[in-house]
Amino acid sequence: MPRAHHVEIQLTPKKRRTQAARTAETRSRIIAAVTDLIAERGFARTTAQEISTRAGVTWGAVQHHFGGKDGILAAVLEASFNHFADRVSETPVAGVDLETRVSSFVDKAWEHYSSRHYRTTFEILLNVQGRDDESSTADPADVPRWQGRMYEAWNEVWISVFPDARPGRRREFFIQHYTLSVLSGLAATLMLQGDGAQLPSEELDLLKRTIVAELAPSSSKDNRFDKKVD
Amino acid sequence: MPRAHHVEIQLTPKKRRTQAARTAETRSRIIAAVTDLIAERGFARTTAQEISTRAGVTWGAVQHHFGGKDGILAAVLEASFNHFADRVSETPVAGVDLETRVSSFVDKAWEHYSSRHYRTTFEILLNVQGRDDESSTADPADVPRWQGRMYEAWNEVWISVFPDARPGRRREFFIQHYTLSVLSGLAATLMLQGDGAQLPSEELDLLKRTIVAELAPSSSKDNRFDKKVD
DNA sequence: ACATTTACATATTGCATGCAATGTAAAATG
DNA sequence: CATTTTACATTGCATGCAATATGTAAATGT
Repeated sequence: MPRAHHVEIQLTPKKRRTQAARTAETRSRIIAAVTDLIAERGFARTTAQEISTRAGVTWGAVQHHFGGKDGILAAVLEASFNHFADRVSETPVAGVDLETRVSSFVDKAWEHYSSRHYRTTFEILLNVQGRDDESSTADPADVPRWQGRMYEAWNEVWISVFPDARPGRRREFFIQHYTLSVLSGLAATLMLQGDGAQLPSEELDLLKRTIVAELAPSSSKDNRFDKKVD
Repeated sequence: MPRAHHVEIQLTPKKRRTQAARTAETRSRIIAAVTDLIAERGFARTTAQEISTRAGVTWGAVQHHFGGKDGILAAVLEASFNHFADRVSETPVAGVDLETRVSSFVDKAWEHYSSRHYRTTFEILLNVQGRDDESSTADPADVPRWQGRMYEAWNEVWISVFPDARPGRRREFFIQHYTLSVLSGLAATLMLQGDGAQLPSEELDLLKRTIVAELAPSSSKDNRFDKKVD
């Protein structure tokens, strides 16, 4: 069963739609096409030709909506950022003990990091970064700015999910950075493993135990994420 | 002060050298040039032109030695693999307690993961991977094979460094995979942060504590990597 | 010293690519 | 319904790129 996103080709004329509806649908299809293509075939093979084919539109439509490749990349980064923010903000907080919140948060974050949204973001930032010493034209993805934004989003969600676990700003940043690094690392191995990769549930459980131990040292001894030695 | 690797331009004719010496030097320069270029400017901007300029040879020389781009990439992966194996095999083992060995091993591994060797390897594998559905010409980097090799190397070194910590094959693989993921993740954030990124010593310390706790659960309570809460 | 082999340099070719310019279709407005 | 605006399609151009073909320089063998 093919995994590639298929564009439904309608053989009958579409019923009349508003321009806003047309615009929204076309932009959405183009963004989805780019996200899928980069995740599946890599940044370099995501050509204008491939984008047009996958999105089911011509390059003129892409140009009209986004101006060009850089404009699409910026839009894709924005969409991916929203995907991340949407995922992690789904973490239930009220009346939930620390361990459960940590577990839920890590699971939600992993939904993003294991998705093609993350991979696409990572490839875009990696490829755009190498341009630093080139022309001064507007950067579609100011890498430091995106990372700052990502850290801010992490911090905001973290504080809302763990308002009762505040070991201090510096230490919180460290724990967040560690968490982000583990998730990125698992995502990196997933990228290279491709199809057939298993959910790294043991690794995620170890991460959860680690986070709980760092946030609440006294409660970590009796941790429900503990793994029985086989 | 520029960080780019500079090729020394000799204005006087070199003294006579053997062909083997000439071959070794040229190949070495080309491999170093590609490693540096990919790490600094990204895979896509590492063109034949850039490689020739950086290595101080012409494309004809590159072709003669490597056949083409794919040949260079395969050679660069090999060199990077050796860099990794060299680093981690420097871990002192005899008469060293577990915690010290863990610390040394992680530090040595980080020397590789924080290096341009790792970044170059990662970019090559990421870019080559997207070709899977293209022509059937010989793959310069069979990604699954490289990963299998990497896991084998990890396991060999791991067993030699931790012969007294054998919780079982499955669990060892899990701990190795977690370790590799954390290092990859720290490397991924380093890639995007670029210059000015600090050594993530706290994250590496937490990783060390985690490994010790997983390898020797009973000794982890009095762990010298413990961080005082600020 | 000369012939052969290997290392390297140079010029050219064919292809892929993003984007600009221009034209057409669909929706909105008067 | 006519005009205007916006969405989209088509064509062509300029550039960058890897690789090929061929020639020259350096090292080796006889």
